[in-house]
Amino acid sequence: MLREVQAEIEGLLAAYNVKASEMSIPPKPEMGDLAFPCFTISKSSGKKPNEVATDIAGELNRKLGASSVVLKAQAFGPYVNFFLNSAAIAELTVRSVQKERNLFGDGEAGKGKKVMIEYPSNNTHKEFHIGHFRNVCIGNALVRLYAREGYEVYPVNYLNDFGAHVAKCLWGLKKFHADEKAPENKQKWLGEIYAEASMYLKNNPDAGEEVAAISKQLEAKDKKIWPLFMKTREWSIEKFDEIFAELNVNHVAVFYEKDIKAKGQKIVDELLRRGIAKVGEGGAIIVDLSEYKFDIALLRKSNGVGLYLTADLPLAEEKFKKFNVDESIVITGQEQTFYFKQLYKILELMGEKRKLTHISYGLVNLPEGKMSSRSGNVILYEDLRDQVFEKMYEETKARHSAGRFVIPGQDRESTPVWLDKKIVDTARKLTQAALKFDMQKHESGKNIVFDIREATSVEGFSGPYLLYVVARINSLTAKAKKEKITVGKNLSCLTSEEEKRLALMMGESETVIAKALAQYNPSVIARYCFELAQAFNDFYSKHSVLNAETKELAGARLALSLAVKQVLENMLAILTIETVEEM
RNA sequence: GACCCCGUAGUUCAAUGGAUAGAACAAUAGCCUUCUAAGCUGUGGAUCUAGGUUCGAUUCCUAGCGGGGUCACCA
Repeated sequence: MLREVQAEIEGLLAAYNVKASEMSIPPKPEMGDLAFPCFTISKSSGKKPNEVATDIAGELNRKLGASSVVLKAQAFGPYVNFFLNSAAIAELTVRSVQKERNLFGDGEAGKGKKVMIEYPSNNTHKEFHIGHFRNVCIGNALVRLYAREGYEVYPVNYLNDFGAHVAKCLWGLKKFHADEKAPENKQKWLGEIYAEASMYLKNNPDAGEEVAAISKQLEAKDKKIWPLFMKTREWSIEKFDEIFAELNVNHVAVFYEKDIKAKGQKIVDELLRRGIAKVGEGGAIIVDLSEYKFDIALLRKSNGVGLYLTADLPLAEEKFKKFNVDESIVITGQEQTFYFKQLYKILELMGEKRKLTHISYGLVNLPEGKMSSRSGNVILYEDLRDQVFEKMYEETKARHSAGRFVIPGQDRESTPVWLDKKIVDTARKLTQAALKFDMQKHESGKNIVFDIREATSVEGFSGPYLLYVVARINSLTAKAKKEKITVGKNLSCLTSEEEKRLALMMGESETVIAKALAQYNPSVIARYCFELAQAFNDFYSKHSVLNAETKELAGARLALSLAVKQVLENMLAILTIETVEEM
């Protein structure tokens, strides 16, 4: 709720000591604009909720003279509903958006606090699939959400460039592809080789010895493997940088497993000395966490080779040395939830006092089941992007070719034909919007079923639907300029239900951002964007902006439309979705 | 076997313990000589089962059924 409106309502209800957060929006517009539930008061007073509501409504109506925002209060069962003055709400909201612009909706909860967000912590020598893409989307959104709440945010990445998967890939490369020339997309090639090697090893476990030998060579920086490792690692990193740039990821630092793993081995020795770790079955080094119900964590294999934990312990140290933050967040798939409980418990035992947060997201499944590189059933981000782009390109081209708007028998003006560069630029933005929206429209913690048809969809609950609204508003602005209609100063003529609804919804920005952050869930933003866009399309179809009854009303509606555009762009920016001028 | 997550229209997803369980897609019937029809308006269609907690349960508890994940040499 807009601060001004909130203050006024809380003033009216001062006697009942309520906060705006207790209020809700009634299910139907004809039931009012805001609802105050009377259950709490009913409990403390012993009266029935319905009676309490009636009493309060009557009392409030006698005091309303002083209020410009609330028109009347009415009891609906156990609720007291408020009917608000459209013009007053619209005026307050639009002015507020005009003044604060891209800061509209910001909060201050994080002022003076520093937070580091690590994502997507992907692996070199492996594919970058749509699961990683989901990770990036969630991380991107959290970075922006924290920033908008006033936090100082440090997005970082941790590249796993040194684990067993690297040994597997290099082994497969030497064994099966030693004489081949690397193709253009080298990172993709490595990913395929990794998958191939994994499958081979599953069927031929004996070959594991050879892989283990490569692991040892790697940890010893043996010249027999090191140059190949460094070269292939670079292939992966180059590609990841390209993808991150495309997806608007801006890491302020990147940590590499290869640089810290040796240090991790020292930490393991130290933990052994301090008695936190001990020697387990077969000579492996473990931490027994069973008293915390976290079972046993493995720090070092019996053959001396390190594991994830071996690197994650020094990683924490390195991270905090570089950035002295209050909270450290890591985003991974939910299958690592248990692992992170172990990791954070060990760090705590080592004396770490910072707030350590693990945020997990659900799997991205395919309609036919789980993604599995073994069955070749994996969708790579780049392949998906190319597929979506093709569709957006065709669609855009068709809409802006000669004759598109000419209806048989009618002499309707056709829009100018677009140049290919403009089609490509627009289709690129539409592609990103479609993909990023599709990934963020579901609650982040839940598994989702990825449907290519839905990802390429341009209608309904989709990215292009939102960009379409912005394009329409841009078009209004351009036409208004030609017709010499200026953005209205007097907004008191915005009295319709649809205009009020838009204003009320825009006023929710701040609440929505806070909620999305509290739940670590960008889908709250995505849904809000969609609902605001729907409300605008409803308004647009019922009321003409430029051909309004009076020039004043046209100007006022233009101002309202521009405010909607601003709010939509503010929220889409959190999802790192750029808008298009036209489409 | 133990622990964690999930079960809502044909499908994919919403719903701080609150009002008549919302959308989108699909199905179906309409709306372009008026600001971009990538739009708008209708119609039909759902809370896994059985108990419990209470003024009120999709939401909390118990049991069962079904799906996914994790549980020391994997990442």
